[in-house]
Amino acid sequence: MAGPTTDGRVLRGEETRRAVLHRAVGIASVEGLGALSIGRLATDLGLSKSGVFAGFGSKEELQLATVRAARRIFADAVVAPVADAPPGLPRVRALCEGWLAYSRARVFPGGCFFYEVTAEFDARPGAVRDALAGCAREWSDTVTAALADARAAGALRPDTDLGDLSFALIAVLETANSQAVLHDDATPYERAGRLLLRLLRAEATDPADPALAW
Amino acid sequence: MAGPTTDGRVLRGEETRRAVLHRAVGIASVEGLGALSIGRLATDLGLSKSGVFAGFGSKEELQLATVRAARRIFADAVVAPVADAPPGLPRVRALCEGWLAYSRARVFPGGCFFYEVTAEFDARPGAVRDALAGCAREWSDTVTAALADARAAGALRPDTDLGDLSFALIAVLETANSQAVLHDDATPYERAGRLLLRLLRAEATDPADPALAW
DNA sequence: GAGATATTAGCACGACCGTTCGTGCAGTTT
DNA sequence: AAACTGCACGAACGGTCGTGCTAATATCTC
Repeated sequence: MAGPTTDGRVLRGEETRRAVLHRAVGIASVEGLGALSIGRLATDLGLSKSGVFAGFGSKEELQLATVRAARRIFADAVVAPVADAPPGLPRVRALCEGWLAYSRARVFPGGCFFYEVTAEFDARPGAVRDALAGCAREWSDTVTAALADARAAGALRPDTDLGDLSFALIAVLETANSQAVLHDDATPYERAGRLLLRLLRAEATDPADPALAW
Repeated sequence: MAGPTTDGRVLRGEETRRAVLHRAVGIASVEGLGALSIGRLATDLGLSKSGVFAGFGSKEELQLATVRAARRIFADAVVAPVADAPPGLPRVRALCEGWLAYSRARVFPGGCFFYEVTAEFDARPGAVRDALAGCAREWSDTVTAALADARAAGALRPDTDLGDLSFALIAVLETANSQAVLHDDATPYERAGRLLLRLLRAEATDPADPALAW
């Protein structure tokens, strides 16, 4: 009748996996993937240690699943909504503003999940670092592609270095997150808003472009 | 005869403390302060666990001492050398270039110690976070003071927002470190060099200032 | 020399870690 | 009803964690 996954058992399993991962991304965004412990997750969720373990098979697989779960949350919170914005500068702006809103709103309780966890694993070769590097590349490509649209539409100067510009935008975003969380202070977000605007205006063919009226 | 610390016993103690901390900053810059373990340090250095423990009294004190040790290394590597550079734009430039060189040279094996460890503790209230927030503030103030000199000397526009500009410079530096370490690739440093120059030129009264001939 | 003092070692503790195992139960299939 | 599948359980494994004790050892003071 229905699809091959009408099995109530696997549905139940997926449900607990979801619950575990939801908790896991929260913990990891505050304390890092290293602070994830199977026993702690089990206690927090009222499960047995072995039950949690069985759902992932190994600690590293749990960490990788946590990264994948965070990637989905990030994509839903930041990337997906900009589909509404028209390509070009408006979409670039929507991406940046969406990112700042994502950080401000503490979609992850410890601020940006990827800032926290990438710093933790960037110097530790392994599957986790590879997954995080992939996410970073993906996000960078998203921003660069939006900038490329804007340049192709004539909104940015033809000689604009898209890599440099997307690097600069991302630098401002991440640093705003970092400082805001560290000092528990929202002014970095205001600085970031101003600086994003300046960076784009400096490369815009028309600095008075309404898309840059922040 | 000599000062009150001619005592060979405390000298020996300080020596082991130094050795422990040297190892500790290396580990922490790669794996974080959470990965510091007294037993591991003892094994690595051929000491007894209790000997290492006695030298610090608690795990948190070890972490704090590690942060202080890293702060000194950073100050020696980045802040102290710029005393040679004349105040104003040349000193700003020396700070930024010194920072990039510090990251490139892997003064800490995992890249910038503070990037790694701040991300780890920024959302965890406590003495460690407070110490790191102090270091961040200190570095930010150093950059801002150098910019203030430059503005006072007329090299930067009088309406330059020093806070925004130092934020932007630091954002570029840290993101260069982060991406270079994560992707094991040096091109972020080149991007950073170009962007620092542009940021300063945009605020300079004389964009052709020889101090900005990178 | 004796005695005070500071650093280190040895050992044991309770707690938690990731992991493995055998078992029970709920749902599916025949 | 019987056979099979998949999830979760409790108990236990060897290890490592941070942290206390109690010696032993090196150095200084007298």
